[in-house]
Amino acid sequence: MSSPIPPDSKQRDAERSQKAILAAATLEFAEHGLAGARVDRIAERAGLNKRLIYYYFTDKDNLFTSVLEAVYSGIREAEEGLRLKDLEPIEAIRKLTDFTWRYYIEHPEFITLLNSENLHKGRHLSTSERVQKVNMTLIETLGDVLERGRVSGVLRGGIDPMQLYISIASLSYFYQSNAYTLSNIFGRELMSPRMQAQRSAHIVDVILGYCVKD
Amino acid sequence: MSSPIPPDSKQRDAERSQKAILAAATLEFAEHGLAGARVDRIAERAGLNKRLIYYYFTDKDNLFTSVLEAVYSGIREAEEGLRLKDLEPIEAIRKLTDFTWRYYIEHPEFITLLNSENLHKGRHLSTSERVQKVNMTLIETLGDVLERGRVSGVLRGGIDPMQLYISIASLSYFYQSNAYTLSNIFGRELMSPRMQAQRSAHIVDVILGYCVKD
Amino acid sequence: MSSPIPPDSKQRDAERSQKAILAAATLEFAEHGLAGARVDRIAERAGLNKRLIYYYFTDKDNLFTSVLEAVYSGIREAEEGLRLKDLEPIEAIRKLTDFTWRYYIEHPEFITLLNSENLHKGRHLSTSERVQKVNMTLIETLGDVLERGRVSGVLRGGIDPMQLYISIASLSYFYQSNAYTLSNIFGRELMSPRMQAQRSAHIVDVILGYCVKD
Amino acid sequence: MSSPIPPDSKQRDAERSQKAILAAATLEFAEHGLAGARVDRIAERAGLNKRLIYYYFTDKDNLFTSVLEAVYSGIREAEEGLRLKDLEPIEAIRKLTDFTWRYYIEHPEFITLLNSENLHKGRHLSTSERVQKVNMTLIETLGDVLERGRVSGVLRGGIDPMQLYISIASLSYFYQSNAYTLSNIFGRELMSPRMQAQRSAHIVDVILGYCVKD
DNA sequence: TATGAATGAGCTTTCATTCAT
DNA sequence: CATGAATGAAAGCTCATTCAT
Repeated sequence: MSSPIPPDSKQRDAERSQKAILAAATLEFAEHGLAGARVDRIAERAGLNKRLIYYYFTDKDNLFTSVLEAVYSGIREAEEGLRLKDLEPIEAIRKLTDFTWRYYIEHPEFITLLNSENLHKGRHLSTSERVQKVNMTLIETLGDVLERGRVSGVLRGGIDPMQLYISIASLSYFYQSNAYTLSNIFGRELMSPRMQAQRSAHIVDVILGYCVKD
Repeated sequence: MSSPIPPDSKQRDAERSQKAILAAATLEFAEHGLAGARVDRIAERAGLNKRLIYYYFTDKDNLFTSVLEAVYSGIREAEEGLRLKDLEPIEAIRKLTDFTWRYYIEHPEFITLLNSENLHKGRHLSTSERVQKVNMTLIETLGDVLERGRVSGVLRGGIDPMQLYISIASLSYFYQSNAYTLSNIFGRELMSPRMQAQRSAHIVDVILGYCVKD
Repeated sequence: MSSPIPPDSKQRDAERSQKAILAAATLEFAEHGLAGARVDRIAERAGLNKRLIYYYFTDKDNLFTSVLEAVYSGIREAEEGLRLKDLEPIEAIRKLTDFTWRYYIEHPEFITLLNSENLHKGRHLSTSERVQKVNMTLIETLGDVLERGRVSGVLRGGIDPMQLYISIASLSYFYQSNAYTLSNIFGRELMSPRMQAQRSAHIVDVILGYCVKD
Repeated sequence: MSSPIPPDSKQRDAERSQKAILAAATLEFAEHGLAGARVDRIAERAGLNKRLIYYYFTDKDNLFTSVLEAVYSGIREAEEGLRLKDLEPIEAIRKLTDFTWRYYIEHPEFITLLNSENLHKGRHLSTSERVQKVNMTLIETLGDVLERGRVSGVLRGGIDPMQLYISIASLSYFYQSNAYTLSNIFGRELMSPRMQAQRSAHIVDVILGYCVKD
């Protein structure tokens, strides 16, 4: 009955199972949204029994919250690696803009998950204090960069770092989030490599065109 | 028992019923997404029998497609009323930017409906030819404006009208679409009148900062 | 508003409409059975409004009864044209057997309609007195034939005409009614022209083999 | 609250549940046909939750297929127990004929289920390979019997065993399948014990009258 | 006579969730 | 830790039938 498994092996499995569920749920929620996601499919994708999902995550909504938290900490960690403080103001802004574009490209699930959460009026993360003030440090850093640029005369003054941050995100996010309908409307494949490069360059132009003092 | 019904308030009016269903469905899909929407609730909201929805719209997916088509033609008609051609280039761009912000504010359903459609990879409107080339006239008009501005020296050259249009949309759309999560992250109520005004002004600054030649 | 239609034209249309409904219903019931038949499809097939079906036939069950009655009178009339009395006994039996095979072939709806009625325990025609004693004249005729044959020595005695009639019907009906499952079991297409001819000949052999005195 | 359930009457027994569903479905489909059968009633008859039917059998059509397969293997097993090889040719044919009559009497569901399947053009079992070649061994055995009889001079030659088998089935099947309409037409209760005995004797007479050499 | 509009009841099927082991 | 069995509630959809003209 009892096979000779070392005691920590079970805990390993527990952790591994939770990660498998989380990974599967991330995909499922990203593909189908919260309402469209199926617990059965998550279990199948994770290669685990459905009951286990309830064992570890209580219910579907709570699992969705966990997925959101994981996704938030993912982008937070990535942003922390940017080290904008060590860069020249214009370079810092360019780097943040480029990073944002690429991060969304590499993490398409981020976009649909946030859209789902907003469809549900941010219900799942409003209680999660962990997320509050996440990017505040980034905003502070960006404020520093803007101030440095203003002082040295390369950037115009009066730029609100939060608004700028949101604008940088907007220009990448919207394009990728709405790629299907936009491609449809304009009759062009907006996610082709060529169009991606064009958009990416345009975004930097817009942001720097706004920030840089002429 | 017999209430005095005026002759024009026909109880049996196919067109009116269809419109009622469409209006109810627009709200329901906007609030809950395609998967989260409930046909029962749509019927209730329309004050009509559920069966009638299937009678006129075949099934839920087709109803969603009809809603999208109505919503697209709504913004198309509004854009047609802009008359950008008669305006000075800078004023034209400012007007389009302002219009975009306000249109999304006044039609919040537009945003969530488009998000739903994109979650479903644009499946519903890819077959709908009506939508193709919708905004193409607007893009052409915007190209005209940009060219006029370039010639008269007030706008910089080399601006792609489609990219510009997408950027104008981005800066408003993303902010409103993600207002809940952004408010959460930044700990501020981004949809307060004060913040709305601030955002709206920022967007014009960004767009004109990019377009206007110094 | 009122076009100059002769008064009897309307009655013509009434009769024509009823016939169209009956014909459409016959097909629909034959193809899908009573439960599987759709009133909508019958109306569509008849090219008439659904409401008219209820106007003329009250409801689905009653329509089914009407179809059965029409179908019964169809075979009754055909049988009346056989004139077995004028034939030599062996020829009479051969003719009835052949006729039965061919009638089912040419009226496949007859088989499935009867199957449906029997699935419903003959509920629809038990009240219909018109059908009672339909084939009784045929049985009497067949009894005559058998007696003539017995007296002249070509047929064996003691044959019950009703049992014989049922057997003649059985051998054709079952084969055609169960053609799909039988073809499946035996891995042969039982309704191919070749197999039909073979079956038809076999049936005559069986019936005459039983009746004819050696 | 806690009733004394014996250990072997497990409340959670997959196999037992499936059998209960199958048994209930057999009755329901036999009584009402495929279209007329109600999944609710099947669940009720099985004393199980409706959901479980879909859990084990995917959908109504697949459940119907499973029922047909079970019913086919039922008659196959019974036929295998006949041991016609060990009998004298005439006795073998008589036994098969008797068996067929009785099998249908004892398994009335067999008839209506096959009728339903044929109404649906054999769709459910055309894909089921298991049924193919079911009775082939029986046909071979019957061919043997006929050959033995021909050699020994008691049976006439040139009899196709498949046609004979179908005829044997026809004479019983049709009578029972159409008992309601036939009783109606002839004004006699064809399924009374007396009439049953008469029919059974008649069938043997017909089959042997055809096969036996005079 | 004829028809499009409308409906209540009920159908098959789905889904998140819990039970029993 | 892990799982297959089981379920209540509700979803999308269908159907025979009736209403209003």
